[in-house]
Amino acid sequence: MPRSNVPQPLEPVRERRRVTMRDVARRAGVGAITVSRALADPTKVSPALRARIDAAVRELGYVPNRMAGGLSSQKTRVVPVIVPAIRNAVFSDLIEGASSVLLDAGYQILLGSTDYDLEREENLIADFLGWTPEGIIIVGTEHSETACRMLSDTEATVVELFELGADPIDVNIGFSNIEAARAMTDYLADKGYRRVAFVGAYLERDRRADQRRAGFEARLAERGLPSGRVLDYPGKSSYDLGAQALHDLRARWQDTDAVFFANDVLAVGALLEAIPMGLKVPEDVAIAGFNGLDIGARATPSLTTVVSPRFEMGQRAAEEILKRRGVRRGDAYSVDIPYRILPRGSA
Amino acid sequence: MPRSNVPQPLEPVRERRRVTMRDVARRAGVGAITVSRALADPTKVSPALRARIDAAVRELGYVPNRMAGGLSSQKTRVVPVIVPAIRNAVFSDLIEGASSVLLDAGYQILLGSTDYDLEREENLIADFLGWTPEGIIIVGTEHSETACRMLSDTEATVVELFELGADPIDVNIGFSNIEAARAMTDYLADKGYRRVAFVGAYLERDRRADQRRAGFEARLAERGLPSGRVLDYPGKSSYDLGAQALHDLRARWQDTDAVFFANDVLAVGALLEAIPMGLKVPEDVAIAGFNGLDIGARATPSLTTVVSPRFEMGQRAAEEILKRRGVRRGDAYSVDIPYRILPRGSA
DNA sequence: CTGAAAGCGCTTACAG
DNA sequence: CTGAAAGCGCTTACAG
Repeated sequence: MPRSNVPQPLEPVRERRRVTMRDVARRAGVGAITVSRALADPTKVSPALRARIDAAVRELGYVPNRMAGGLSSQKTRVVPVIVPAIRNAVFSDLIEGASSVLLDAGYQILLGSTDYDLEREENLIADFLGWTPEGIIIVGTEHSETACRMLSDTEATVVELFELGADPIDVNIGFSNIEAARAMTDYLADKGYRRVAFVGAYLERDRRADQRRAGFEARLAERGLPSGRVLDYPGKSSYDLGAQALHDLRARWQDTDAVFFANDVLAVGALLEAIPMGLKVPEDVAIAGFNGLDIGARATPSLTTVVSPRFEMGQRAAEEILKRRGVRRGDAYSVDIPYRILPRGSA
Repeated sequence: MPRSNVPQPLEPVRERRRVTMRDVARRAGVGAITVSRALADPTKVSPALRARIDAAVRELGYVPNRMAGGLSSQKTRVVPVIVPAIRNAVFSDLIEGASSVLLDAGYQILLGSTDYDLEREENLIADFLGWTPEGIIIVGTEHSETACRMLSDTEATVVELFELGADPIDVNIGFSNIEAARAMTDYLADKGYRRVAFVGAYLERDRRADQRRAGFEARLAERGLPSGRVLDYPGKSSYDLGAQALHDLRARWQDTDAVFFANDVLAVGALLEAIPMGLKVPEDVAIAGFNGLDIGARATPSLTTVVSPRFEMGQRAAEEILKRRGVRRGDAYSVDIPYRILPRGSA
């Protein structure tokens, strides 16, 4: 756009160029390098200079360009977080956990959701790798072959979350969903329930949910209890689906005395549906969930569940990434964060 | 680290340098520039060349460095999304809406949460501006003075969400919380409720909730109904807090016949608490909420509420940003996305 | 349709 | 404690 040739006003011109470190340097009467140093570590510069530079920064409204900084220093302070679904309290907790640690450390979170699709996951990983992140936080330990290769090859600290894999790529933080489901199955069996069903959704894609199913079935078998009452729905979990499942269960296996749901969303949906159905919980049918979402505490009766350490996993993941700053990747390792059975009224 | 001087194996060396566009170019036997072009727009290069380049990219596992690309082209394809709280279904919906559009367009989301604190918000904005984003999505139209200046000065498309401000910075997408609350107040009054209370949390920080309160009080006054029954709690909304509020309300204004909660989390907490309290809803006390979260549909009775267009706002925000690619900011404008009263059993 | 040069805005050794 | 030069890995005009 050609500038008009009337005299320029003294007021800042609108069509201005981004203010850069050189501008700050010029204004403070020093070299650009000194500004860089002063900003990176104020103690490396004399107090007087620091004051001049700070003033210049403020007056010009200087914001360091992180693309330039990242490119130049190879320290990008970016951490992608890849979850199956953003709208899912389980993963928001995880993100918030990571975010609380990372933002305070001056790191930024790149967010992506896979919709439980390993191909989408692979694409996200490829995209995110372009930011040369210092760490990557990702839910699950199963990935496409290409994804595994990319995650193995990157310099970034890779943290896999929410399950414990046999062969972690780098850092693996989670708990055994199989064990947790076993423990809940034991809890139910110990309480005297004998005809226990399991309800999940999207089990072919939601691996952690499927591990819970597996733990459930294995434990029933070990205890010599009848299994085989397993329902799996296509599509993602929802309260509505949980309600639906309770109807289906009653139609299919009338005498079911307890239901273990793969997650609290399904369980709460069923628990709330018991009211209009005229079913007494736990007398007519006991209900247990998984995750420990807040809402479970407010139902009547309140929901018996397994509390998964979501916030903690997110936090811990972020901490491991920060801890490894600048250090080369060593042997892979796992961190087991305990889950907890939370007995309440519903089972 | 000094390289050992035994002959290098033919296998890829571990201590390798990041593979760059030059490597791809060399392998494909072309100039780096041609690779750049082929990647940016495959049609600008002969099919044969394209194939050679694609092969080289694949063989080397080349991932373009987006820091370099962004710095060089000044097109960063980064969009920060700033919300009050990540764990809050309301904002996850918004993020998912934006994400669904942006990821498909090759854009990346930088996520930040303010915890309803304008100073934290200001810091986040400053941080994010360092990425020279093409757009910024932010909840609310109230910001600190410095934040306003930064948002006005940036080249990025700034989209303020979830309320309609008097003086938008750039693009403002939302609805009038005041009008929506008025509409719900009318709904309740038309239903015959006369002693209506309002319950909110964090009203001094959650401006949209406070606008709902204002709309409620204004409408009551206009209709000549008694107002003054307003409860405000410190801290963020939770199901527990909603339950607590129902107890407090009964203690304070026993004869309250309807309660309008600032959001569904509070409302559902109260609705579920009515059961153990032995209160019949809506006969003893009617309950209404705001937002239209899924869980409201599962309570018995189901929750009467105002559906806020969360996903749509997020989507639309992203679309406006994409639409403005490379175009200079023009006059500010607002987009009104309709809310909707959803009458159900609770009021 | 393809290429060499300059530059985006920083940081990193290397000097003084 | 401070500075000049080189370079991070791309893209953008400008040529041919």
